[in-house]
Amino acid sequence: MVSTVLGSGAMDNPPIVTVLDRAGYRLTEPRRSLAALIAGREGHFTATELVTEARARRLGVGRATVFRTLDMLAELGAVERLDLPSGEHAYVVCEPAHHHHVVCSRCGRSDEIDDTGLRKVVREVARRTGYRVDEHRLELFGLCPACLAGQPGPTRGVA
Amino acid sequence: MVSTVLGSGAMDNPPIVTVLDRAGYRLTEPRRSLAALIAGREGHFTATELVTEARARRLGVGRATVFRTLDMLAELGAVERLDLPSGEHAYVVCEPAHHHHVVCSRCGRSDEIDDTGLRKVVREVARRTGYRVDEHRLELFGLCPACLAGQPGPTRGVA
DNA sequence: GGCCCTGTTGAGACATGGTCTCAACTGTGC
DNA sequence: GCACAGTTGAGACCATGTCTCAACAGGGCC
Repeated sequence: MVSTVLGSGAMDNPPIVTVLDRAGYRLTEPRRSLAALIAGREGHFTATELVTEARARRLGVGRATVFRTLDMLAELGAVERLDLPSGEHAYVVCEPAHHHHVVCSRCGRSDEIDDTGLRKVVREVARRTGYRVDEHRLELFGLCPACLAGQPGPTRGVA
Repeated sequence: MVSTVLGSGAMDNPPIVTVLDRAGYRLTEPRRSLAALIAGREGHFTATELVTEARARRLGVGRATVFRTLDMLAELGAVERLDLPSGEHAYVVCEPAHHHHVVCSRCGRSDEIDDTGLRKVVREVARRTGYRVDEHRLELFGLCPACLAGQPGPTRGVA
């Protein structure tokens, strides 16, 4: 697991199956398989990647089910949907609390960041524009410490 | 024109045709038509909306040309591409300088905001995570002052 | 065990948004 | 007029995501 929440220390996410269970969803075989697949992922992944991997591992999980499960998990806050600069949609496993991500353009690693400083920016924007700001999204892209140090890693099409 | 840049005062954008001209692109008839269409827009708009409007006005401008022109203008910084919470992509006319937008979920109006406060947040994230942050995107959604005051306006599918 | 009901499933059709290709056209310089 | 590069629209194509539908699964009840 790569993702960590800055400011809240190293806190393991509850397993995805637990999140589903608690929310009252049935723990069916396809959902278990997908949960395992997602939990084994590092950094961000796309729905299509998940479909491909499920097919490669002969999990017998359909495309619709992958999208449905991801929607469900996004709603429960167990994963978050990102819009990459390339226009692709990606998902990352994350804490349910409100936060944002910084994504490595090279290896796809993503780290969570809390929005302490950002809250002030949002308040200031609301004050200056007169808007009532209901929702905000911040996404940061760059190079993670490992890639900066020149460690080899797979290139992900982020930028 | 709805968009304004906070912190830089009311500064009219150079006309889109001027932006194209300066960048060395030819000012063809389809581009002029599209520029006029875009300039007449308030708030954000999608590529598909533009295609539909061009067709309705019998401008004889094809889908590919609309996408190509929008790409071109986005590259030149004359429009900016937004990812709405619904997953749609939209564009807004804007200043070439780096900035962000706050978008009204009700009427589609968008205002520009500079990123003075945000720069500090980004620096802080870089310091805490060890990432080198190359790119960041901030999008705010809510209700504009007019909609807050209860003025009637078209509902846009933003949230 | 048998039945019913609801939730869930995969397959595939479909919608949407965007890109690519290609032949035709256009404008510009000579 | 000619050559050439830039630009065009039409339409094929692709990627991503949604919707529909019949089949299935599993829990509760008899």
